[in-house]
Amino acid sequence: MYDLILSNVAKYIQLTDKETSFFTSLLRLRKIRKRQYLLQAGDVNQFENFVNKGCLRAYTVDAHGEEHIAMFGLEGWWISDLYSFLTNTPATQNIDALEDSEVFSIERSDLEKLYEQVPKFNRFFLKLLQNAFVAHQRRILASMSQTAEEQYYDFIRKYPSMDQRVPQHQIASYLGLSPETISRIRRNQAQR
Amino acid sequence: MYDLILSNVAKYIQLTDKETSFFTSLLRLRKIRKRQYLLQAGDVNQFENFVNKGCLRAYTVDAHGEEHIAMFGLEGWWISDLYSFLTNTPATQNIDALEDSEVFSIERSDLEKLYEQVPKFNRFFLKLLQNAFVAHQRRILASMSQTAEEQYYDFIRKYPSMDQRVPQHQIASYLGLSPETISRIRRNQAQR
DNA sequence: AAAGGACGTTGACCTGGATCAAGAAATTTA
DNA sequence: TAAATTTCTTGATCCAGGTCAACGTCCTTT
Repeated sequence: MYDLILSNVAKYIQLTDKETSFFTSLLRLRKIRKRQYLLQAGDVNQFENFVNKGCLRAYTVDAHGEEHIAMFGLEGWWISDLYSFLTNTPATQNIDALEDSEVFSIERSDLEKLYEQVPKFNRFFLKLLQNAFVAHQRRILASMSQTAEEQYYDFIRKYPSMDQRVPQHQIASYLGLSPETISRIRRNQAQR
Repeated sequence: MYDLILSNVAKYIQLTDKETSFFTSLLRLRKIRKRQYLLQAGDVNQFENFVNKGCLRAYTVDAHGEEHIAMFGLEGWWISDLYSFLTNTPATQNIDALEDSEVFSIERSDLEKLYEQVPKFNRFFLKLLQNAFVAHQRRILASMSQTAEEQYYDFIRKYPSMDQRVPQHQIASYLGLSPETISRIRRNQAQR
């Protein structure tokens, strides 16, 4: 049951058996049906969530009612509205499931206990965040220097499975492109 | 001399006198003249740098020779090519000074010593990174949902001093806009 | 199996911001 | 203070990708 999350943790820190069972005791398994919200904008994000199964997305809705995907969460990834979580303020992002999914959630106060009792978890979340930070910086630079086509192919090269699993217009929304543009990119590629 | 950096650290963690002096013993002050490189793409980024004075920028050069600014570093900010620093691989970013500047640098191996001897520094750098991550996520969502004009005014509202200190085309490069566009935005505002 | 949503495609058209080019103004350097 | 360089402005033109609208197909749900 805890295989995936424990191997995720083990990438960066080693836990004793006791630490492991303390950690898992803080986890709450939640099943999220397709289209169901894990978090709604306006609510405070109380959890760090590890995707154990399925696929979710975190997105904002802009002034014109358009959705923009901040991040996807596939199994093995962590997903939350970090700002809301850290500052205990209402979330600006929504998180919902693109497939029937399972997440392990840790509550804020429990995470603080974890940091206290097993300080190496500071290092673990630091590592996670370093990766996420670098990925986001690349995403910014990519959007400034690449065409729509380059961005799309880089995306499916980087996350080949996403292409099968999520509707094309969700990928468009992640990349900041219109669904029609993705469709035309694929048409052009096909005819080569 | 260490006022600014110590108050930066004190935002998130409390240090004893001993810890403080250990920390400062790891810092190396470097003076960087305007236009001088702190890091060149291709070299490995060996330092975390705290800007004590002045202003720097981290930028990439894309396939067409265009520069794109990943981040600015004003006094009180940390700046580095984090991916290069963490993985000990050649940097993709250049960092240079937009004004005569001073930075405190910590070498990678010294930072690891610091983490070991004063573990709360894990928490400190975690906090820094959390802020940076949130800022970057917002920057991505802003670039997807806002017009050039909105992005520009949000930028100068957020960093009013930058507008005075750095050439307009550097701000354009940060926002992913052309210098001409910024110029026209300002002209339109002026005539109102 | 029918009906109603999602989802993807295509064409026609539009537009925000890029690009190009030239010059003016400001700043730096000699 | 003159020359060189960098920065900013302006106009003309272009184009990548957005928008709008219509339709086809697939997938759910009943």
